[in-house]
Amino acid sequence: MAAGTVDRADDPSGEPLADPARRARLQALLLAWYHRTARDLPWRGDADPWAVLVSEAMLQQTQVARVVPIFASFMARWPTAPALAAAPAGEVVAAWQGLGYNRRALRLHRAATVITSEHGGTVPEDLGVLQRLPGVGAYTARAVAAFAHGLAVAPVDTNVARVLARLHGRALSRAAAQERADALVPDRDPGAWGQALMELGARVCTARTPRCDECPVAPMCAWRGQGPDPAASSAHRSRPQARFEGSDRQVRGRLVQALRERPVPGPELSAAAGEPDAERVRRLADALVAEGMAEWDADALRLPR
DNA sequence: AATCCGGGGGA
DNA sequence: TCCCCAGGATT
Repeated sequence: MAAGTVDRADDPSGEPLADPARRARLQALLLAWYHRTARDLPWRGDADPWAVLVSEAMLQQTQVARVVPIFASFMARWPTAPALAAAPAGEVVAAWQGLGYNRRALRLHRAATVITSEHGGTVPEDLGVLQRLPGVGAYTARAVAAFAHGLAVAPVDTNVARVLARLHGRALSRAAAQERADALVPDRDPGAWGQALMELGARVCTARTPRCDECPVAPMCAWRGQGPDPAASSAHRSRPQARFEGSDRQVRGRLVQALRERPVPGPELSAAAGEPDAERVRRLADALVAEGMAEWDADALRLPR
């Protein structure tokens, strides 16, 4: 080592993991912890690309515990993209019950249609092609590429962004987080690495009450729970939402839930949605129709065929 | 950059 | 109650 070379461990530039040796140590520590303690989730391991895509669509803004049982029944019913593409969109929306964000069901159905008609029924490997699928953004495209196809890319979700900000001890923009994540991807089993980072964020390096005393990579962490949380001012953090009680989202949700059970005649929509303002219900019903979430059948609203 | 989109669980 | 959740699309 040349005289005067800075010790990257104390590099004030904010790149504490730029040193290859430190990077390798971080990878070794985290992967060892992951292989020792990982939850056995149905889409991990040798899951096929379609299963990975389905799981990632379901996991968008939705906790693992809620996805697991629905994922199982969904995959049993539609084991391939062509199988899902052949189903009526309304049945997919019905099967989405319990997950929320029902538009994801429509988008997944549309993605299955594209995969079937344009990609021979096989989930694409190319990042750009993946990201062009409905409902597939920067995160999901990389998740599928890494987890299903073994590509050396780094999916950055809310967990990974938080972990990286804390490891580096500084707030990270969206682009900066992706850059740091890319720089850390190991050549061997990049999928496991991505899973390990998310697992750490989900179980140890949590948003609210991080368990730094149990963290396998605490020795490599610039933050360690001391002082202001660098993740708090980073991109990817959850945004405050409008109040749900009384919102359009709530009424929409009730409307779609009612349609899962049966078509609802127009005059009964208000009662079915538990919303006395009939004009409001009509507006929301029309919006559902406009985006393909429902259809008018004579005088009744129903899920699309 | 802000909003919209669901709904449930944890602190 | 408030906050968070393996985000993406639209405006």
